[in-house]
Amino acid sequence: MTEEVAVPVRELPLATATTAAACCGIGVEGGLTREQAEASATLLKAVADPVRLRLLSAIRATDAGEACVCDLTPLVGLSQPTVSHHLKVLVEAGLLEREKRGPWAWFRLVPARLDDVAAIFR
Amino acid sequence: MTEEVAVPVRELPLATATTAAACCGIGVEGGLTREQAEASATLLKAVADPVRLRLLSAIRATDAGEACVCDLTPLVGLSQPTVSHHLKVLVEAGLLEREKRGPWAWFRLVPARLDDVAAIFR
DNA sequence: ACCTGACATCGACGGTCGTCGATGTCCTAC
DNA sequence: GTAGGACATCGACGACCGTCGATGTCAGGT
Repeated sequence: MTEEVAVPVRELPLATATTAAACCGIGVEGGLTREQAEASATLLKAVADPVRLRLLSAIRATDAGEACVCDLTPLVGLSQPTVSHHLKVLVEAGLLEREKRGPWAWFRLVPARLDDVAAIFR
Repeated sequence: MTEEVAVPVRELPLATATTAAACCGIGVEGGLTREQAEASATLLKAVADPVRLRLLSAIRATDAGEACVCDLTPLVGLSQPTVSHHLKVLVEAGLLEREKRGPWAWFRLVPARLDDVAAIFR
């Protein structure tokens, strides 16, 4: 509706000097706020890593829906401190829950948090 | 159901030396391959940035579904080369299309590519 | 032809990230 | 209590990323 806004008007090149004075005059102002964007980006950064994506999908593919570090370490082929670091990032992002059972640490998905990630893109 | 699988068996510490020999014996092997995970992570890295999220949502919020750099630069409050860099990242990820119309460069969403991102999390 | 304006490209700088070995903590078994 | 195994934490190092000013390119207007 009202498509005549598509062509830029290019008015007021110097007038009203105090404001931003967007060159095309449309004044894009919709979309996410800075706070919303940073919150979503923080969640996405936790997931934008091939190792962490493999950890999440491996835990999901488990029969019991959980896995411990000793299972995940040989899967990704990295050192144990590195795997522990990635799991910590996922826990701090709310995507995994850690449960210490005996000497082992078991990790389980948080489906609601996964839905939050998918909801960013509708 | 069947909770005795929770306790690891810890067998074959040295037997079958060629294979991975997971300590807990479950042998997590489902989930994404390394190539699949890297492809998804590359796409997610393009989106895991607050500035780029704001650029995408601002373009989506436009009436015409497109915007030029001169509209987006004052929105995010960064320098023009920085905004141009972020837009290039989004174009190279397939999330945006660039069309040079007159002296301006117009950017439009690629909805199918957005769906690819959402599909990573089902 | 010249200038101006819109945008891209080019180093360069500082900060963050992924990875590792070394070390610490906690639990269990003997 | 002592030993060993599972996991977390701690620097440290190299690589990548976001940001900028400076510069280049191209289209339009005078």
